[in-house]
Amino acid sequence: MRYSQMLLPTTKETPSEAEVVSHQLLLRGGFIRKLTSGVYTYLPLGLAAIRKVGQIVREEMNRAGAQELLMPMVQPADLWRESGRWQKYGAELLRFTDRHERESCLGPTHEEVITDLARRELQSYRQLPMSLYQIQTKFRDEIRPRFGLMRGREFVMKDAYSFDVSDEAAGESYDKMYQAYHRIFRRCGLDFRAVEADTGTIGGSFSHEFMVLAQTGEDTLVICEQCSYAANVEKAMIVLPDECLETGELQAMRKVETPGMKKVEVVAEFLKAEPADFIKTMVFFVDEEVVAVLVRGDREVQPVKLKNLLHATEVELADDDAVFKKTKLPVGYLGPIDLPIKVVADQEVMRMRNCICGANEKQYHLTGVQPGRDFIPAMTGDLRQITADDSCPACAGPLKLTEGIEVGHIFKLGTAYSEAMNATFQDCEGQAKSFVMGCYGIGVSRVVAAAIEQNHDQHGIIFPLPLAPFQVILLNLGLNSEDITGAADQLYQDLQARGVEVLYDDRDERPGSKFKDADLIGIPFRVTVGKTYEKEGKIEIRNRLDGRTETVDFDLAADVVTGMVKTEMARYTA
RNA sequence: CGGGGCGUAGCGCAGCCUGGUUAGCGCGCCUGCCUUGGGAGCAGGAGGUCGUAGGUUCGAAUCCUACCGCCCCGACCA
Repeated sequence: MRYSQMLLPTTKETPSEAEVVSHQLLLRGGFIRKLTSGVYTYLPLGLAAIRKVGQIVREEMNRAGAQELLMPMVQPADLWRESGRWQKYGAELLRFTDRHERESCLGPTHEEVITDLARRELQSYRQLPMSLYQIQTKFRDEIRPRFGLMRGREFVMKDAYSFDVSDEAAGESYDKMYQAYHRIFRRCGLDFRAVEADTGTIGGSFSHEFMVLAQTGEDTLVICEQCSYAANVEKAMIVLPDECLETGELQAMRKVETPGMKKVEVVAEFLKAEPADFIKTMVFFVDEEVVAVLVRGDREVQPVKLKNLLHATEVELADDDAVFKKTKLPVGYLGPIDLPIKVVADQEVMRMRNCICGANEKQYHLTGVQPGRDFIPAMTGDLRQITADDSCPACAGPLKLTEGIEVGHIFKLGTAYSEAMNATFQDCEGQAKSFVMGCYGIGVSRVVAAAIEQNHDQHGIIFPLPLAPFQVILLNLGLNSEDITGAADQLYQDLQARGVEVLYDDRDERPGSKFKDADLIGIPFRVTVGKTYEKEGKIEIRNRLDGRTETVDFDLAADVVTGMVKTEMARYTA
C-alpha cells in the first residue's frame, strides 16, 4: 500500500477525550474515529489490525474443529423470553420495536439464536459433538463506555458454541477450546494468563477468563508465584490455615462507650486494639432483602462471592442513609448480636476470639465477643476479597495481585439454555436429551487495544509482528532524487513479490515526519532508502522494538528484510 | 441514574466572570518560494449557524431557562 493514497490521518496532539494509552495511540495513529459514545469507525489501519487478530482466531477455531457461520445481529424478543433473559439481561440489552410492533433486540451475544438453530438442525447424537463460531459486531448498551476499544458499546467479538451429548463430552469440548485459546493469545504475542472466573449473566457452572496483564486492566487477578494457580479476585477461593490463630482466654462480653466513633480504625485506636480484632458489619441489599455481612475489621467483602453464596441475582452495598431509612438501625454501630436482619459471616469471622463489634446502640461497641457463643449467623462462607497475604489455595505458595484486561472468556454452560429452550437430540437409545453446551468468547477489537496497552513506548505503538497492520514500513526519503525513488519503488515491488506486507511511505513529507509516523503506528520493521543509498548503495533496516539498525546492500535488501520478517514471525508459533 | 466538567474552524485551546465594531491563537489544510535523515522557515490564503431552542437587553459566544451531545468519578458490566 502506498501511504500517499491511504486514509491514515495521524495527529501530533492527543485528543482530550482519551484517557488510556491504547485509546490515545489508536486515535493519534489514525486507527479509529469515534462516531458516538462507545461506537467507533475502524479506519483502514485499524481494520487491518482487527483482521490480523480475526485471522489467527479463525485458524485456531478451525484447527479445534469449529465451523464458522454468521448469525443475525437483530434477534426476536420471543427467543429471549424462552431463555428467560428478556427479563434478566437488563438495560444492557438494546431493545426496540419494529413497524409491525414486534419486539426485538440487538444481539449482545448469541446463545438464544444458536440454541434455536441447534434444536432445528441437530436431531441425532450422531451429529455431535458440534462446535460453531462467528466473528461479528456485537452491541451492548454499556452504562458507561470508556477507554476507546477497551469498553465500547459496539465491538467485534468471536463467539463460539459447542453442543455435546454428555457432561463428559462437553468437558472435552471445553478443554479443546481452552487449548485453542492458549494458542491464539500466544500467537498474538500477548503476555496473558488463564484464570478461574465468575460466570456472570451468561450463567453456567465453570469458566475461565483469559487476561492480558496490563496496569490499565479493569479486573484484578491473583496469581500464585509458585504454581500455575490464577484466578479473578471475584472468584479466588480463600483457604484458611489449619490452626486457630487466636489464642488466650475467652473474655466475657462487655459494653464500652465509643462516642462519635464509627470507623473501625478510629475505634481501634481508641480501644488500643487492631482492626483485625474487629468484626465489621457491612449492610448489602441482596435482591431487595437487607443483609448484614460480617468480615474481619481489616478485610473487604467481595460482593460477587456474596451473590453466589446467597444465590442472588443482584447485590449492592447499601449506603448509610439507605440503611437507616430501611431499618432504622444505628448505622456505624452495627454488630451481629441481636441484629434484626439476616446475618451472614465470612468463614474467618467464626475463628475469631475476643472480638470487638458494634452494639447496635448509638455510641456503644461491644468487646469480648465470641462468634458461636454470642451470636450464630444464618450462614457462613468464603465472602471476603483475597489479599496478597493469603496463600495459594492450590499449593499454599505466596500470591501476587495484578491487573488484567479480559480478552477471552470460556464457559461450561451445561443444559441451562437447551433445557429452557427445549433443545434436544435423540441419544443412541432413542431418548430425547438436552444438549450439553459451552460458549466461548474473544473480544477481537479489545485484543488490539490490550496489545497496545502491553506494547508501546513514548513514541507510539510497538505491535507484535502477528498483529501489525503491516509488517514493514518502507520510507522513501528522496522523492526529488530519481535514484533514491527508483530504488525505493523497486524495493517496494520486490518485498511485495516476496509476500511481505509493506506500507510504502511515498508522501512528500520531510524525513522527520515520516520517522515520527512510522514510530507512532508501530510497524515492527522500518526500511529506509535515503542518503545512505545515494552515497553507498545501502539501505537501513530498523527494528521498532529495540531500535537496532542494520545497513545492507540494496541488492540484498529484499531478501534480508524478508528473512527478518520470517524469523520474527516464527517466534510466535503456538 | 447520582456527582463533577466541557461544547467556539478538521484537531487542541483562549475569549465568557465584568455583554459593545471585522471572534482570536497553535497545529493541520491550500498557493508560492525555500528546505529535505527525527514532526523546518518565510510570504500569502481558505475555513466559524460560537451545540440547539427560547428568553433578558438598544445590543448576547458572553447573562437566564430548557433541551441535546461528549468526557470524568460512582453504581453496573463479557
